[in-house]
Amino acid sequence: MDTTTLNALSEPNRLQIVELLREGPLTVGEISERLQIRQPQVSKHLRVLSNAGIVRVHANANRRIYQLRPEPFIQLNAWLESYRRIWEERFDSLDDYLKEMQEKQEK
Amino acid sequence: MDTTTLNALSEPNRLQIVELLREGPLTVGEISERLQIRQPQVSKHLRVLSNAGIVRVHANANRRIYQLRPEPFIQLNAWLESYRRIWEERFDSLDDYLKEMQEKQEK
DNA sequence: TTGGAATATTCCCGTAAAGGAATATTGAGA
DNA sequence: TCTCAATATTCCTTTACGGGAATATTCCAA
Repeated sequence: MDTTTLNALSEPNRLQIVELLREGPLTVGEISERLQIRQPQVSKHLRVLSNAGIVRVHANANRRIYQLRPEPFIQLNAWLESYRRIWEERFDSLDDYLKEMQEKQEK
Repeated sequence: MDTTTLNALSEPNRLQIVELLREGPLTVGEISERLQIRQPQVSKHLRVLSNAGIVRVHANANRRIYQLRPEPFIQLNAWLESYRRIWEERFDSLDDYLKEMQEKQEK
């Protein structure tokens, strides 16, 4: 797992943008209006999201239409899979660890 | 989705720590040694992870044993679920958007 | 009860990054 | 071609944060 995706999503305004785009593609102006964020900031955040591959642009005349790319989410999901055992496991692995430590100490 | 989990995970060293703890609980010293990060930095990162609820501590004499908490991962997974349609949908919603815009213009 | 091991905390410094304001760029239509 | 609307970029300032080094804290064992 590389950190660029997580980093891009960790900024509150950018996360808001992503959550908004979840509903469908939008122009910069629409995002700016809906989220009450000044246009330049929106553009900047979209650039970060774009560089991280989270978003793609489609030029339509004057407007730039932004939409989510599926890849990073698929990737994130795959990464999360490797943690699934952590919350599916019944037993508390801490007990095991403590026993291990005790054994080492007895040697 | 709140941003503290993502923020905590977005730092490379912290992500490494989390990935290491995926295999099981560890003490500060073990983490420090395995990842070749100085102990104070490890403690600092663990504090951030702890504040974010990603990690829990268990005091054992001198040592502090850290282990992952499942909640944030479950939460993250639930959040990702809401994006699942994005990559499962066959049709490109961009086309829809462009048609909408065209219709608006014709009014 | 004192010393040492394990861990946490503090202070300082440098850098990255976000917001504000102004400005540049691009495209369509009159 | 000129202008306006939409968007991107730049410059500046401020703040947050990570690393290094030193120090404080806590606990066990001798």
